Amino acid sequence: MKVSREQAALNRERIVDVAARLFREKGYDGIGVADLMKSAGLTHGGFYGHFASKEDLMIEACQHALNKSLEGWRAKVASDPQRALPAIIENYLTIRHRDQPGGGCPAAAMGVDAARMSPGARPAFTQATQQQFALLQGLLPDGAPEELRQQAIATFAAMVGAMVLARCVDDEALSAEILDAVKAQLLPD
Amino acid sequence: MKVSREQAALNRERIVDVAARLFREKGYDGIGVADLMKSAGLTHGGFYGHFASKEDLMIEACQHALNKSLEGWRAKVASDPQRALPAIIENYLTIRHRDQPGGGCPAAAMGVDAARMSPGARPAFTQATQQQFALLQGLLPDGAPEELRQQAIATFAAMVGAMVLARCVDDEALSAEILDAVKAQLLPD
DNA sequence: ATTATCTATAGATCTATAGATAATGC
DNA sequence: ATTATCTATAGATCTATAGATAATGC
Repeated sequence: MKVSREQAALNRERIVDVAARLFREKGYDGIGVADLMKSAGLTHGGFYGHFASKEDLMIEACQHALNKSLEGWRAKVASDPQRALPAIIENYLTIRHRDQPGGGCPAAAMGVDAARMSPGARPAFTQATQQQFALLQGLLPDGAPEELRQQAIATFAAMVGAMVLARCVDDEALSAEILDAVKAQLLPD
Repeated sequence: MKVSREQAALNRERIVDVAARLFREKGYDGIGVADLMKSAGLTHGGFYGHFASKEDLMIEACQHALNKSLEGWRAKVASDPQRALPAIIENYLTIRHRDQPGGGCPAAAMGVDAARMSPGARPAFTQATQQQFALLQGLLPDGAPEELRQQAIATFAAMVGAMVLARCVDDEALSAEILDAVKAQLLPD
């Protein structure tokens, strides 16, 4: 039953990875420790050897999801700086992203949960949000720094709000229209 | 113990009103039926004489909150059509609104919950969102109808996203900056 | 007689822990 | 010997229901 220390470390990482997905899909209260562990291929009781509490896992899951999200943006900047801004916005405002919250934007999928139920996760959101604003600001066309900062903030806010609205309406045409309208407004030809 | 039919109807309304507040504050899973009823001044068991299930209450609470939110916007339009757009945006993007989700925007406070756990509430969000877009579109300065529709959608998306982000970050200065930046971008002088 | 509300509880579920088990690592 | 994981369960909480109670409304 026991595994090597190396394997135990991998198991821990898998729990965080699975939690980052399931908390985004189902919410903090929408998935229990037992089912989380089952999804990671482990049993319920083993959880508390890795984490002190479910909320501790939530904090690590938020950090993990936010880091991966930022890495994705940075990869786009690294591969093609000129096209990075439209690439990030277009990739974000898609039906695919809307329908796969488990691998998507942490702010849109678990920001409300983190704010309400897991105050310990808020520093991670603060840091990641600052970095996202800074990254977007660097991609915006020339202008006064204060104006660019405002634009970067407004751009990300519109993206997050579009995703929240696109997910809570029931009408497929309206949902797609929301994503497309915000895309068009943020990326005028 | 029994009350008049009139009083029973008032009790039912109070349950919906309290639920609309507490679901926004604590989330669907963050408040139980027993505590909801206690907040309404009633006992646990009486709940099921008024509603078939907790999710049925969630649906009514969303409808109630969305209607009240739209009424607030319409009151601003009725009292001063010229100033209604800045009034709506400025009133939305405030610290007060951020810190009082229980009486605030339903989309920002329970949109994610409704999308995930209460599919029956989504038609209400669809209808209310359409009406919010139409109302905002009517307040925007002249332009082609398609462009105005896009602007209305992008405006509301930026408002909702700003509120979600302002609530999940831990840094008071950053949180206020998010609200102010989106306000400045949506309402250029 | 009807019914709105209350008390009490069934049945399910959830977090966290205790103690057993068995493979690792000294 | 240590420890990562497992089984089993304690204790709390949650939704929903059953049956009692007492005031309304015919």
